Amino acid sequence: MSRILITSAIPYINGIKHLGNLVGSQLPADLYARYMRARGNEVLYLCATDEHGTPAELAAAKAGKPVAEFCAEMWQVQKELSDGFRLSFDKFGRSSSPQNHALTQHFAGRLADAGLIDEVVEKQVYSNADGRFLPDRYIEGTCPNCGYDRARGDQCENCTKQLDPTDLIEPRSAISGSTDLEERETRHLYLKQRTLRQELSDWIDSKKDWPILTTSIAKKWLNDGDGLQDRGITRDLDWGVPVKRGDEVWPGMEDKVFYVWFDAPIEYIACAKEWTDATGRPDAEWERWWRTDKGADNVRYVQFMGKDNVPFHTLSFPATIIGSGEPWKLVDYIKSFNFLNYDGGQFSTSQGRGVFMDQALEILPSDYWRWWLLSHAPENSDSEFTWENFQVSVNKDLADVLGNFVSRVTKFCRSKWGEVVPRAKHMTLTNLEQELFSGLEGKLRQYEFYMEAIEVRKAAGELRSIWALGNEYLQSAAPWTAYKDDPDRAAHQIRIALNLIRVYAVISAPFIPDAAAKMLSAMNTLDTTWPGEIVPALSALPEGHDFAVPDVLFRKISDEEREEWQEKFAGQR
RNA sequence: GGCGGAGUAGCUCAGUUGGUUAGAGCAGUGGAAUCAUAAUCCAUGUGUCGGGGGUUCAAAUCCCUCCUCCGCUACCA
Repeated sequence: MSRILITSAIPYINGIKHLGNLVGSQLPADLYARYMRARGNEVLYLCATDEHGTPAELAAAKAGKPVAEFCAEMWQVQKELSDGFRLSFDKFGRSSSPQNHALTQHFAGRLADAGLIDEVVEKQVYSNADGRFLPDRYIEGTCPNCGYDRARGDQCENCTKQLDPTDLIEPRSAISGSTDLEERETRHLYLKQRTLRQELSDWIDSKKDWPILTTSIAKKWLNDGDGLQDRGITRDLDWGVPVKRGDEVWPGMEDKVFYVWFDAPIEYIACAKEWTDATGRPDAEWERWWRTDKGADNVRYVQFMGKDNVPFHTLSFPATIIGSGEPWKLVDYIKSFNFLNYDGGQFSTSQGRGVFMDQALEILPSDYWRWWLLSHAPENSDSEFTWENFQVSVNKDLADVLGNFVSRVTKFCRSKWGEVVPRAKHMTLTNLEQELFSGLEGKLRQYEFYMEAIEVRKAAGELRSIWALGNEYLQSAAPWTAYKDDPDRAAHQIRIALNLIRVYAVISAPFIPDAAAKMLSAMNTLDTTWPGEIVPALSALPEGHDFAVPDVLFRKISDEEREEWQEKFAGQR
């Protein structure tokens, strides 16, 4: 048994996430957490909302609410959707929590003590009408290069040229449209990542088993141009973690907050303390997951995220941890994902394109989505959601192969022997059973291998082929034929098939937890023992054990529904 | 522009320490079965492996070059 700490990239508070966000971190993290728990490991799976930054303030203003209230409401919405998708967080925290405030300030103090913080006075664009400093991206104007009139201060979307806000012709605020802009001096803290560059580089180089997607992005930032740059970790905003040096006031920084990307990953740690605080447990309980001097030295820490998050998890957050000089747990493995596209384009939160978590649950139960998303997870390249593919995948894999297997076995049994595992004289195993057992053995071990390696698509494929084994066995054993002249043989076959249902429930639960629970309930058992040895696993439900024929496990998606949804989700939400 | 990823069957995708006739699922075609959600099982692939060039006994795989799509590019998060 091992101890495994799992975090998924914390979703931004600003609005409801789409399926691409879901499959890029939380869903595969949940799959891994459920699998590792099922194998008897001790797991702590943490997630939270990422609440700070300019977009949150603007979204709150747009909603006409104080930002704290807006975030609290959105946290609740996201919590309910997470529950709806059966994401099994041990704690779903908030980056705005008091625990994170304290820990973020603590880290900043430690970094300052270690000489890793610079104070820099710089000029930034201030909007008098908006009463705030504007990030480059929130300044619009005419591109000096191509004349596009909606170029942003960081880059022109039209000609892709990189810009400074001062390059723009007739700059204006993207928030209010005001042209009453000026440059003001402002003082900010910078984390001296350059000083830590060699240490970070050595650390990344030591990670031989990380996906290329992960290490190549990290190395690019480490080595590109002048190498890793120092990074500003404070902002002139109202909503955020107030800048403090530990518990102390930071002179000159009184009205500022930490940059969202500084405090967000620290929430991974603070979230663990939120968890113990909320459940009335002592600090030692969370520290044994995060402090290598307090028990976390034997923890394996795995992070899940989309590829856009990689630099912050491979460089800035490790820089914070290493720079603190304290024995915090560093990540052991990073699983990063590409993007999921929607029907020929991108999912887009800002444009409302694609299917969002709330809409998905309105039309179908979470298992349908979990199965499709996980079995098509964008692991090696961007992948594509189409309604046709979704329909086929759900109907074929879930309804026809798995659902129908459960249905045909339980109903056949009921019609011949009633809802009870049939009794049969002792039978010697035929070639059919031997083939089933050895096939099952091989595929199960392969499934475990893929799950442990977090090869999500391959694991899904293996699981599907394990489901198919049941149908293959039934088809060749043909108990409906055997029943006519050798009822004991048929009973024996059905006993194996009924036991297969329990095995399928146990091994499928990480992918489709609700259906798995229904299957266990129908088989009237609480036995979730993982199938190690095949023969005992297929004897768990003894002769004479009662069960109940379940309702249809998965209904099919009709062509009409598919067309209706395709139409419904084509435009903006 | 720079960096990274991708381009393989009608569709969604596997497949590189270079190695027999390039694979899976789905779709299609043929057959078997009739327990089951008209669900299952078996058989079935003439694919310029994005284009071109090169190295090699041998290239989807290595090298060069070109084309297309996507992401990142440090003040969005």
